[in-house]
Amino acid sequence: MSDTPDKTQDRLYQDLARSLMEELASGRYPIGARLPAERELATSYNVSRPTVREAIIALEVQGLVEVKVGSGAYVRRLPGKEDLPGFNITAFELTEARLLFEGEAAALAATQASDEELDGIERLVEAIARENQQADGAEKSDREFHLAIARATRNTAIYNAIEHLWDLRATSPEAALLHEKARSANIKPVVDEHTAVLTALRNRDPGAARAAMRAHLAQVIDSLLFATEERAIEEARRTAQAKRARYQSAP
Amino acid sequence: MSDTPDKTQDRLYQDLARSLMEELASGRYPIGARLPAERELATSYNVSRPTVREAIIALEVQGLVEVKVGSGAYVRRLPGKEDLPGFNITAFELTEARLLFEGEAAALAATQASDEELDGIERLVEAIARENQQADGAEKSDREFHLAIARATRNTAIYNAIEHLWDLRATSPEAALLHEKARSANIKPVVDEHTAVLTALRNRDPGAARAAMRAHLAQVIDSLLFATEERAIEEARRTAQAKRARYQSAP
DNA sequence: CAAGAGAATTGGTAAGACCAAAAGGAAATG
DNA sequence: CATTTCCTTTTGGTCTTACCAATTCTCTTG
Repeated sequence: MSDTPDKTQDRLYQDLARSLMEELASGRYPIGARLPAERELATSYNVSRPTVREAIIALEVQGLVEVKVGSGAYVRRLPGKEDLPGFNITAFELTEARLLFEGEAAALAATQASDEELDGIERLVEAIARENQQADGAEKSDREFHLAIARATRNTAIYNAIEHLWDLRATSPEAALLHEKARSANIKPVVDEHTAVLTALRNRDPGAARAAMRAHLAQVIDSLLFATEERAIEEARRTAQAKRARYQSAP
Repeated sequence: MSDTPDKTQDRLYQDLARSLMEELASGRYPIGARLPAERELATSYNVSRPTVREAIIALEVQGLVEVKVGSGAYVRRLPGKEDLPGFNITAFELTEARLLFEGEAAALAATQASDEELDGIERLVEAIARENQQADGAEKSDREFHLAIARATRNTAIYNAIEHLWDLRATSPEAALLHEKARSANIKPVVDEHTAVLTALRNRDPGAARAAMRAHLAQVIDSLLFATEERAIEEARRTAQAKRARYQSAP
């Protein structure tokens, strides 16, 4: 098992899609411009037309281009670095963002959530407690708990953004690993923190909900720091002594 | 010109992709399950294999499935309603989310931004003032202003999320239209609001930065409300009298 | 029973063909 | 001369066939 256990290779269309995205990023094709015809791209890139079609569809699904039948593919927006493969975010950045955003979401949810939604959240808190006892580390209910609160804001944009942050964790192997390690080292407290959030929601107290959610995620950041130290020490043991001091001093 | 001026039709692969997503949502293929082979899907859906490939690539780009060469396509995650086409977010939801998130981002930026970044933000405020005088309604600098603040948080996840919210506006024709209308009706105030945010940032005052940004976006929401009423009246004039009262009473 | 070689399955890509929509220009028309 | 109409060209949409490569299955073999 390497760092990336099951990397799926091949996929020629991905190479072409990446090349085209770089062309877009270079400014060669500004917004509104038309890309060369599929047949032209096929010959210039030495691939078949189906491959070109696949690449363009990849861009289309990401909202980068718009294909008009009989006319061509037109640039819709320019790619940012988050569109490029290998885009990773630190677990700390992710959790800091969640601290801010989910704190506000909890505050809003305190004023918007229905009693039924609060009941559902309470069941999720219980589910989290059960999962923690099993110790096989399922964080599914944890995710659902946070997303249920986001949903209770009745604001699709907020829910969408917070769900996006959770998904980002999965795209970053490092972040996922760190979270897993943090979870195994620190289990009990999260139950109390979750119930604190729920209580604030039931009391319809936005400020308390925000504070409880922030406290919870601040605790997560702490455990991430702890796990980072652990990981650093592990690596230091495994590698040369020279690296040891450096990793231990890193927060 | 109808409500959707340039709807691109056809695209058989999209129909198939949607069908497959519905299959995933139905639970028929749980996470980790393998989809039928491309050739099987082609025959069962009465399409060609290239079309099946295109549909699967659409799912792959969205992170719904993972394709393993020589093995098959495996379910990676289940689709939510935000994955389905026709997913639109209200301009109000969008701005409410921005009010909460960008408020926090401004507060964080007040403690993190470098002097150079603040200078850059100041230049953007000036650019916004210039664009407003031209009255041809370019909101490019406005976007840059908000994104510069998000970037000043030094947190990629926060920047990414806020940029995502801005991009969502483009995907929703209704939201874009409403914003355009709101802009044309209400120009002057935004300059003062932007300078207020900048001043708070320069003073390194997180609370003031949050408050200024929230005030600014609250103002945007107000102008959206105003524009909504305008639009309602316009439509009412254009359509039958019977509809008139109904639209006018809608907030 | 285990290990290895071969066959079957599956995705990856190419090439060619034909259809339908769109765009551009030429000809007919007012 | 301007406008409209129609036809040709371009372009994307889809299908079919074919072959290659990676994987998986199966059956033989020691």
